[in-house]
Amino acid sequence: MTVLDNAVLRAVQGSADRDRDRRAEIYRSAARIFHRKGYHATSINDIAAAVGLTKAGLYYYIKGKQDLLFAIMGFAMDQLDEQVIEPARRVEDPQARLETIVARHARLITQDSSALTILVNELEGLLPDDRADIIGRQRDYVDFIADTLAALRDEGKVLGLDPTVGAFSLVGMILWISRWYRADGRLDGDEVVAEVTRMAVSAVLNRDAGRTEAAAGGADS
Amino acid sequence: MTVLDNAVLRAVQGSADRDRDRRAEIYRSAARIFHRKGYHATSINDIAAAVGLTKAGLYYYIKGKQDLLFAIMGFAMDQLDEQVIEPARRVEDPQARLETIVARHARLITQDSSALTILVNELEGLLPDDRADIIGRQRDYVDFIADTLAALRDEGKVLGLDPTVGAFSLVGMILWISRWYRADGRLDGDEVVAEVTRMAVSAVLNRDAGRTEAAAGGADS
DNA sequence: GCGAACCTACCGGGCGGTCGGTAGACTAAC
DNA sequence: GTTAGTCTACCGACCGCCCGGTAGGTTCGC
Repeated sequence: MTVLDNAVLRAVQGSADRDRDRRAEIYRSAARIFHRKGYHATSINDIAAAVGLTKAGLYYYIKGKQDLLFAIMGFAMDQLDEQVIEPARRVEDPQARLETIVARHARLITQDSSALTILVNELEGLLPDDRADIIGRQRDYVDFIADTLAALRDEGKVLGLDPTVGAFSLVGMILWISRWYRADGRLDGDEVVAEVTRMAVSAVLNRDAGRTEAAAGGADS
Repeated sequence: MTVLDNAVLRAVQGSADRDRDRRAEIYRSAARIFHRKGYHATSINDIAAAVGLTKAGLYYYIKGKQDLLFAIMGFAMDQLDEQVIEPARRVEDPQARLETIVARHARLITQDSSALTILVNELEGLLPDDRADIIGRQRDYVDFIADTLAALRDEGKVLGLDPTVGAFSLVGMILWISRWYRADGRLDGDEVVAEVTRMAVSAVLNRDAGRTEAAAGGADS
C-alpha cells in the first residue's frame, strides 16, 4: 500500500513537476526571445519553435501572448522584490542600503537581464489593467530608492540633490547595463557590479559634505 | 518680367518648401508615434492618419516603413553630432567637456525625446546594414565620452574608474530621462538638466582626489 | 479506456506594400 | 483664350502574407 501510494504520489508529483518545468522553460525561452527581438516582433510561432512545440501545442500551456508577457513581467518584478528590495529593507544604514540596492539590482542584470529588461521596455504591450499593476510596483521601487536618498540627505551626506531625480538617474544607470554588458567581455559580472555601485554612491554623496564635516570633527555614518 | 520671374520663382520655391515641410511633418509625426507605441506596434496606417493621408498617399513621400525608421534615427544621430558632440569637441578642459556633453545631451532629451529615444530603442527594426551604421555612430559617441573620462583620469581627477563603464553608465543615466521626465512636472527642463549634470560629474570625479592622498582612505567605503 | 500532451488544419483579420487611376494646378500650342 | 497635354499629390481597391488564436482530432503513458 505504502509502496503503491508512493508510486502514485511520485507519478503525480513527477507529472506536476514536469508540467511546472515545461512551463518555466517556456517562460524562460519567451523572455529570451522577447528580450532579443522585442515583444511585438516576436511571434507565438517563434516561441513555440524555441521550445520544440507547434503553436497549438504551446497554447496548451499559455492563455495568450499578452498573458505570457504579463507573467514574465510579474516574475521579473517578483525577482526584484525578493532579491533587491526585501534584502535592502533589512539594511538600516541608508548608505549601506543604497549600496545593497544598486549592487543587487546590477547583479541580477549581469546574471540574466531578459525578464528585467522586458519589464521596462515592453510596458506598451500590456493590457491597461496589467500595465497599471506593473507601473505601480515600479513606482514603489523608485520611491524606495528616493526614500533612501532622502534619509541620506537627513544625515547630511547628500546635499542639494532631488531624491526623485537621483533615484531615477540611478535606476537608468543600472538598467542600461543590460544594453552594453556582455558576459564574455573584458570585465566579468562582479567587476561591473562593483564599478557601477561605486559610481552610484559617488553620484549621490556630496563631496563637500564629507570633507567639511570631517574637517569640523564630525564623524560619518 | 522681374515680377513674373519672381512669381514663378516663388511658386516653384513655394512648392518645394511645401513638399519639404510635408516630409518634415511626416517624419515628426512618425517619430512621435514610434516613440509612444513602439516601431513594430505602429502601422503605416497610424502614421498616414496622423498626417491626414491614406496609406497609399503616404507612400508618395516615403519608400517604406524601415526607411522611415532609418531616416528618423539618422536625423536623431545628426542632432546628437551637431548639438552635443561638435560643441563638446571644441571644449578643451576635460571636466568642462564632460559637463558640456551631459548638459547638452540631457537638454536635447528634455526638449523632444522622440527621435533620440527611438534611436536607442528600435535598433532591431532596422535592416542589418542600417543597423551597423547607427550602432557605429553610437559607438563613436560612447568612445568620445570614454576618452574624456580617460583624460580626466590622466589629470588625476578620476581614480580607479573604468572609462568605458563610466561612459556607458552616464549615457544610461541621460537616456533614462526620457522615461520619467514630464514637461509639466514638478521640475522644469533646465532644473532637471542641471541636476543630472551635477550627478554625472559627481559620479566620475574621485571624491578623494581633491584631498591629499594621505587624508584619503578613512572617509568612505 | 481515459486524460494529459500534443498536432494538423484552419479562421478572420490586419499588415506592409502596390496598382491603376484622377482631380486639379499648371504649361504649351494655336 | 480655349484646348490639349503634363505633372504633382493624392485615393480606393486590392495583393499576398503572416499574425494570434481555435476546433477537432491523435498519440501515448498509465
